[in-house]
Amino acid sequence: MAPSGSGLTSLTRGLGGPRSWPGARRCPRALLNQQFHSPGTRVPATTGACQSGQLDGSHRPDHRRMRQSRHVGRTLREAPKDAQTAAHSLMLRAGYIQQVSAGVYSYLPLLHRTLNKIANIIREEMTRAGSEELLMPALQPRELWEESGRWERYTAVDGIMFAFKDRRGSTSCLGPTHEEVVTDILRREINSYKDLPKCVFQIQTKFRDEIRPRFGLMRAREFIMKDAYSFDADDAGLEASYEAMRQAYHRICQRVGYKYRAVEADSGAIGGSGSSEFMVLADTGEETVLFCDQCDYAANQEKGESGLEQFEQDAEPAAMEEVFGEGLIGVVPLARFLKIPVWKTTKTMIYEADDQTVAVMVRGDCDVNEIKVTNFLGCKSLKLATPERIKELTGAEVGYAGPIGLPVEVRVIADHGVNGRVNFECGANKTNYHNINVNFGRDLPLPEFGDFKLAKEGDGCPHCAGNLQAARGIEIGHIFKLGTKYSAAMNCTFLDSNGKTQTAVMGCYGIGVTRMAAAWIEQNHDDKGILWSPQIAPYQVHLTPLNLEDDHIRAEADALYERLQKEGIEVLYDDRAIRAGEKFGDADLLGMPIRLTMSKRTVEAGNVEFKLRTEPKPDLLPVEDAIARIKAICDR
RNA sequence: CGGAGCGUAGCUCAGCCCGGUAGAGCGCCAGCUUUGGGAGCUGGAUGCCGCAGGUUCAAAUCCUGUCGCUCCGACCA
Repeated sequence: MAPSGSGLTSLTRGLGGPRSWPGARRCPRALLNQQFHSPGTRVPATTGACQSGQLDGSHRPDHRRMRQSRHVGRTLREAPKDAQTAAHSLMLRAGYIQQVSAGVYSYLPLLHRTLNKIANIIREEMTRAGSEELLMPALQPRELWEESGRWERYTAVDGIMFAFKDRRGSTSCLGPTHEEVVTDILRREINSYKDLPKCVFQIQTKFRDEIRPRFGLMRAREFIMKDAYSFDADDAGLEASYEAMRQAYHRICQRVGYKYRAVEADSGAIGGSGSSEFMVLADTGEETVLFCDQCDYAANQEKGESGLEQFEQDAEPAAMEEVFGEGLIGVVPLARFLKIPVWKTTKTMIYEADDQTVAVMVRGDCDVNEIKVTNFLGCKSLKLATPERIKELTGAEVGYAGPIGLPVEVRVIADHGVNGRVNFECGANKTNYHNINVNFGRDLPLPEFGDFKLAKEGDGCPHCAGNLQAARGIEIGHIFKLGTKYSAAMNCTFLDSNGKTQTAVMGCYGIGVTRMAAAWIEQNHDDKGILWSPQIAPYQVHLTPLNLEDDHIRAEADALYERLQKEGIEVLYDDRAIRAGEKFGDADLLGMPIRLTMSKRTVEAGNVEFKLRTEPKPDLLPVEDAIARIKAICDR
């Protein structure tokens, strides 16, 4: 359940302000999301020490403070050139991360605090939802993965898993996920239906040998995630467990404060019967989210369904005709040349699916959704045929493939959208030629129909009369109904009330801790730096006194520093004797939600300057008032 | 996996074509001045020019190999 990649990557670059989502105001689900806050979900003002590389929740009062003169994580005025996105660049500039190798980062102290806070929110919500924390090994034996049948796929086929031999010659891997280990644990634990349900989670470092690590923590080879696994006696139990986790994920997203959406998703390599992704909305997101402008429907584009505009058809079939049109590749020029609407054209894409060749037809105004095709065929790999192979199969250059006259071994499947048309166009399998006035039944047999098109913005909603809108999203969480895929393969069974052996029904629930931090920054920054929310900021208050060469002011600042800690407020104290510009520049970059400034001016007036990171201007307040405001903000 | 680019000071980069004792800005150190949004002046430190071979009187520069990092990638039919 690592937030997995898709091929849909198109990034807008550069720094930008926080983005709002155009559809949010009108979307009932967005309102629901916002209203989901419940009382009693206060974030503890604590962070934990790190043990064995994991984020734990131990509470250390002395972790409420830091003098910046002693802090590790210097800021950089210029961004290292490798940074491609705002979050990556800002994390490097702010001294939150350092790259160790491709896709591998050290989490420096300030980020470590944020990761702990995110982990604690997750921990609390998992516990609230009835899940129990444990910790499984990152180092796992090959045998378990062979038992589930995933070894080959994860190593040789996809190569996503780090695997190696130890000194005795046995093969191990670094876990990208933990279905195997957890199923092994639970199959020793469960004997009876009375032992169910069970749900466990862990917060742990995971490893994926990404083809292309990118964007800092967004797509790293080593990262921290929370994964949970539920075991139930039957499908109804799974539904309940899944629903509890879904609610917990909503609470996590709301407590952190994201603008986000939960969407229907493809289950991908993990398998299973249903899944939802939690998407943080940001223009630089790698995923495309489709959502209805009238109802609650929302889906990842990978999974999304849609209706197409229907047009009036010709009354009578006309005679099929082969038309010469030189170099007409692309449906728009083709339609213009043939003087037909684009919806009458047909794209026929030739794929190699494992060892069979498949032609996929979609209406000319649509594209193929390769994930839908892969799922339909049940194949492991799906690749567009090479130009040479297309020539061999169709006898034509790329661009003129059509369903008529293909070799018999080519399996033809077609999106529903190509059906129901009278007198449509398709390629003639002859360079520079297209067939027009083609009709199913008469000119060619009916192909296998299915949903194979890529849903897109502007298409009709599959559930109501609304239209789909699109937004970019960062997948931070993905929850799955696994069913019995792993429990059956690994013999995780129990006796039901009739004494009959049954297989446990599983769900798995992942959320990326390090990615959540990156996604937050991607969604919440300006041209000066990060804008943390009080819930996950490394410190709630950044104390930035000026004129520290003045002993009186230093004493006042030290006193305020102590006072804030006594009040239970986390404070980063910039006790460095640097100039105002540098001090404020660093404060903006680091992004603590509240800045407190003392100087000659404020001390003489008995005030302190209180500034929210999100507001341009500060307020001058008596210290007591400032403390009250801080508490009000942080306790909210 | 395929293609391309880049490894020179802590950071950003110039120098490489056309071989001849290593450069700039920022940062760092010292002193003076300055002191509410990255200040000024003066002086100073800092480099296995990724690594290994080769060519040459001489290599950051040319050649070969290697390691690392980054970017791009199936004419959407």
